[in-house]
Amino acid sequence: MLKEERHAYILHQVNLHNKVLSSHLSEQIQVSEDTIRRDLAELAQEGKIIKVHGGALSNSFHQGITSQDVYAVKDKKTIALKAVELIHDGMFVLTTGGTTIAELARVLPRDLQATFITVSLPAAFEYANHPNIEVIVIGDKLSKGSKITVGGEAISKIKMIKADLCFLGNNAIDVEDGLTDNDWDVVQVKRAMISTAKKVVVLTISEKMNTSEQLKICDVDEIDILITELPPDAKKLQPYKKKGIQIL
Amino acid sequence: MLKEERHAYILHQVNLHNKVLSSHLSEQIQVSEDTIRRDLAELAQEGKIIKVHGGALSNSFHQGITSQDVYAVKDKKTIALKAVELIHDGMFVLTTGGTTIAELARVLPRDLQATFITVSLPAAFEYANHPNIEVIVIGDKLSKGSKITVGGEAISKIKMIKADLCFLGNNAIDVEDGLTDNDWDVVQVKRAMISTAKKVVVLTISEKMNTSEQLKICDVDEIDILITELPPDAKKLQPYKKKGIQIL
DNA sequence: TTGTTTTCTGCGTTTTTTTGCAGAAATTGA
DNA sequence: TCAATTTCTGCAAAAAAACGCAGAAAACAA
Repeated sequence: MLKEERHAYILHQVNLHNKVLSSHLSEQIQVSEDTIRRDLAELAQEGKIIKVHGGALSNSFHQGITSQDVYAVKDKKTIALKAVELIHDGMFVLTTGGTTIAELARVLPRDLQATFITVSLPAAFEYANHPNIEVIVIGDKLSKGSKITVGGEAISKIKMIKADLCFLGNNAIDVEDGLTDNDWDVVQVKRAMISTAKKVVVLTISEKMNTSEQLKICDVDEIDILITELPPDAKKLQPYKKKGIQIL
Repeated sequence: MLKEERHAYILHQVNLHNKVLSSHLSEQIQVSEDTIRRDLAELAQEGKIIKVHGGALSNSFHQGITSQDVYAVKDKKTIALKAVELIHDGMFVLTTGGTTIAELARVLPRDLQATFITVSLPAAFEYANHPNIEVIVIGDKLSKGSKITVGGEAISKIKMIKADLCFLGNNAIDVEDGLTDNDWDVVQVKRAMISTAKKVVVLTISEKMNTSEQLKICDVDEIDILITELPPDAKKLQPYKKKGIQIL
């Protein structure tokens, strides 16, 4: 097989599978690994692939890591914009922390007048940038990892609040396993929030759907509204709709 | 699985769940924990994640509030180092916010075990970096400008605490006018702190001495200890010494 | 076609990278 | 404090890459 042919073949394989192994290619094309390495080196030189120890990766791979973040931000903004619709003047809103919630804080209309209650310090910071909303911080012992206040005092304070809405930025959700998380303190707080809010809204990027963590927060049927970046009729969301959850 | 693939996978997991465990990843990717640790170390080196004992955290969350270009850092560090001497194991310490206090948080000995109580969110963040101290956040309505919680709830909570020490990072101090400030909410909080603490310690750079603001917090004779970057026998400090204040 | 030159390919050897392991050191949580 | 985990360190084996070289193949010119 000619060099150019090999190059074409390799490029095709890389774009198809996002990854090739030198050893594998050597076997497929029946040339020495040395030759394959030289081919990969050339293609990498031309910027058509990314050479790594053991083989090569598609370009989209490495770019994807950085732009992935951007994608996620875009998705989170989409989610935040949907969530904002639920908030009206005068409401009391309970929220957790997390990046999705941070995005929500940023897209709040400037003329919105509402009260946001949170145990998350980062979230409080975000809300503090808004001119008109009132921010209530629930105090107690500070959990260092998650930067939220935790403890009996915090829990009982949360339960004293009759919130109109409760926004949960979540870690993992699954139709069977329900809402789950990996931090004990966070779980306690979320449980308290769910128990006291009139409406429980879960914000999640679709990627986190159908995944589970170790600690259970609640079953899916305790959720009132589910917001993802997907359109409400997306296939992935139907199992949740069947459970009676409103999808936005 | 290639190293770069693992890195991409790990990064993805971290950004997705804000937290990963070495043991968990090792199981998922089917490589030894050693390899995972090396991967995490590399990613941390590149600044893509934050490595912690047992796994790694997303850095998107933790970056932020700290170390802006602070005015007179050197002086503030000098002050902080003097202040640290006053804190001993088991103490309950009330603190306000401000950059001097932030500096104090950074120079706390790693083995110090004490409880820090604050209404300042930025201060709470700083204290949260310390492994052994307990941080109690006093909750209430968040004052947006100063990022401290204010209100009757906060005041009464402060008064319920019998603190050993109270550190006041201050705006203005004058022998005649006493301790003054320009933020109504801050004044309320500081008054409460002074009234409940066994010892009141004022931290100030000498530049702020002999200046006054509109709102009075207390007279100088309510202050127990004054700490500045100057040596205790500095001329500027003598009027305060005469009032019976201990100078460090 | 033939001879010369250039490029390509495979092989053996050396070097580098990667990975797992064992034991010591450290961190953590009770 | 102690016990359990987790991490670090040096090390060794395996895999992959780099390097030089020689023969094969291709390109080119006469």
